Amino acid sequence: MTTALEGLVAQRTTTAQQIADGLSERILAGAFRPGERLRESAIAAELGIARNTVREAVRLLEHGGLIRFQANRGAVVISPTPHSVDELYTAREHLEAAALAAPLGAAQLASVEAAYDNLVTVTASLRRADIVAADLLFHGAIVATLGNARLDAFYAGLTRELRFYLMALSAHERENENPRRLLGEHEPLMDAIRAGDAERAQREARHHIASNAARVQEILAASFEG
Amino acid sequence: MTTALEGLVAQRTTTAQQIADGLSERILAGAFRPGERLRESAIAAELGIARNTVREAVRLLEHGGLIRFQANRGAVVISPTPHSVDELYTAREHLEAAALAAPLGAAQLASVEAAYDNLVTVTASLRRADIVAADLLFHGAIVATLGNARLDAFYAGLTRELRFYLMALSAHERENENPRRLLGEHEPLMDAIRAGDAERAQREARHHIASNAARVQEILAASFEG
DNA sequence: CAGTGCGCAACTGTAGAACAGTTCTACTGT
DNA sequence: ACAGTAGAACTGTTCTACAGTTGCGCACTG
Repeated sequence: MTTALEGLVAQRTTTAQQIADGLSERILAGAFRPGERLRESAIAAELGIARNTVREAVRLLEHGGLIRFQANRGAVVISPTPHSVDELYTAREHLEAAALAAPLGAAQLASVEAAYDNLVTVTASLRRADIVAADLLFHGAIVATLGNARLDAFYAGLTRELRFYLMALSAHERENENPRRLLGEHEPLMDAIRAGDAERAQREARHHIASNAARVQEILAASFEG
Repeated sequence: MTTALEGLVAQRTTTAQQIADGLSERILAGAFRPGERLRESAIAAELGIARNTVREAVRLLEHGGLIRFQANRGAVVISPTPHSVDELYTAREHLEAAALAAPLGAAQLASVEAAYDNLVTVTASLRRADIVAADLLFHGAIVATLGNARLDAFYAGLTRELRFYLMALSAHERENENPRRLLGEHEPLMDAIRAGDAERAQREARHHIASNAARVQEILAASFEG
């Protein structure tokens, strides 16, 4: 049992995969707007690679959920609709409630607590992108207590999509998001989790998520006017 | 509101997608064994299409979960491991328990009941593939009561994968599966659901799924000897 | 004979060019 | 305002080519 080779791995990643990852980052960073098309030839030319490879990369991306394909129109960046936002949030609600169905064990509590601490810290930074990420990470930590990689991956997909929507919509947000308010929303939930009160934790989680959903729906509706 | 055009849609599907669907079917039908490689050139030649297109089709397939990619080895049909089977079943457990967290409404109950009836009918057919499908469909109906398309899609992915494993392992199964036993396992669950006893339904579901998982693990373990 | 190195065949990963069919856009005539 | 249309811009798909990897058998070696 040699641990001497620990962590040693060959490069082992195809160009298409690298392009896919890169594009994913750009999209999340806002380089592409919702509904925008990803033109293969343009990307291929700009990156100096074959169109075939770009095509493959984009297929990989599709799997990540940030884009979808339309026949003869190629890859299109997803855009939020009332319905899709609703589904995202209710799916989250169910998963998190499932994770909170029973009081957390010590190790689980510790990891959730760590994510919460991180959220508290980051909130002070006032950088919206970071705060959103930390927020979603905290919720991800709750789901992770289920200890199931497939559920984690699924949930991660939901939050990635949601994160994109939130960033895209942030331009339309009127009032300046109050960090104190964000924490105020998470505190009761964290309290209930700490207290080992499963029922209350579930209620808090559901309420927190639902009220967030409502707020996002409002912003979304508003973004079609201004 | 003209209903005269109801159901009329143009072909609107790319060849890659068709190939992907076709391959998916073949895999589920057992035309490819777990661990088998999907060789692009062979498929392309056999179907009279370009290798690029096959490649794209296979990328689409990957998304469906029945195959995964290994660098420089291309597409490989997934194969069950104790760990992957465990994750599949516990993920199912969490989702179904979530769906049964509250008593079902009338409409929801009706659809679950319909799926149960179908299962009862199909069981009489003694055709293993059909029974497995109906079984998983019944459980899918339970999850569907959550009314969330994303959760449904995720759950469908789990069951598709599971269905493939079950069919692949069925060759190794010694005892002849007793249909009566299968129904005997679902009955208490259906009873609890009908009774509107959420807690009991959750317990039954968890127990049913867990005991199934254990049985599959045994078969899996046994399949490495014989 | 276990083990190493070599070579060959079979594939995958990527490139590049080409073309038919579709969508988009701007222009046309009415 | 509006149907029609021509052309540009792309996508979907095919074909050809080639470098890099993997799998495998075979000879070679200590």
